[in-house]
Amino acid sequence: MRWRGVPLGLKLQDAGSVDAPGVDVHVYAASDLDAAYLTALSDEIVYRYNLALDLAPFYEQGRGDPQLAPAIDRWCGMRPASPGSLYEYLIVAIVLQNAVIRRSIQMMQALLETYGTLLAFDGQAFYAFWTPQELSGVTEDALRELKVGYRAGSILRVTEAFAEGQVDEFALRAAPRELRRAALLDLYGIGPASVGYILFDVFHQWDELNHISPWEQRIYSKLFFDRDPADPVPVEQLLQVLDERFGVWKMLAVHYLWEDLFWSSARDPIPWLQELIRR
DNA sequence: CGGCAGGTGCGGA
DNA sequence: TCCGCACCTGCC
Repeated sequence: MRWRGVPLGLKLQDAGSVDAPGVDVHVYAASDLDAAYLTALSDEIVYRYNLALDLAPFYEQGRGDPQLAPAIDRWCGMRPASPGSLYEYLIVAIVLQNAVIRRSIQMMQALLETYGTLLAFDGQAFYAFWTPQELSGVTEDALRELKVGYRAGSILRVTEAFAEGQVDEFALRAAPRELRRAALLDLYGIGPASVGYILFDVFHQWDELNHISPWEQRIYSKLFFDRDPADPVPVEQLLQVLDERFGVWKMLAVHYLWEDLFWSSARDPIPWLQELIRR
């Protein structure tokens, strides 16, 4: 993780129980970090991993739903986490667009190997992201050599916006929802699908579900209506039903059910799901 | 080897 | 506001 420009190695360890949860964080850095820095870092980790999120009201409502209740039991305590910064998530979102997972990973690997910082700590080695300043000024052709294709333009324009200080992640956290949405949509290469993921994952809007892409439509049609993925339920109908059923928690509810389904299939493959997930 | 993928911007209706 | 289309690249 980078925090305030400093590349850090983090090691998070379980240090509690379900009833009395706790996390130990070991911080590795090239130079000494003062107390104020560590306090701010701790606050940021709590934010990014949603460690202070009170799930009780969600569970209270969700236990009344016959499909959601068993998922809540299996995943009690689970909260979404987005370990990276807004800028880092935007880069990942761009790399995910119009590509299968395997190719997204390949593009991300090439970008990190070229522009990231390899950090070795605790017997491990991971890449930290580059800063917007470090990548601004790189030519589009140089990025295209990494086989990111037309995404090079989006990566550069988003990078320039951050390098020039046009986007303030912390100001956006405090901004009104519609202003936040508009600021994200203003970024070149960032459209409704990416914004939906970002408002949920990065800005923790648990009711953010306004866009369902075709691949999600097929999965939700089967998951919620047991409908043949080849003949999916219209997006408008899906949005309406999920809103009525899960209200202000609707995207968190979908997240719980999606994780439950995905990991169930990881242990014991679910044929229809395997077919719908491209690798 | 054509078609399409965990989208988006753009031009035209 | 909506719709069709092009777009890098890799893989089925």
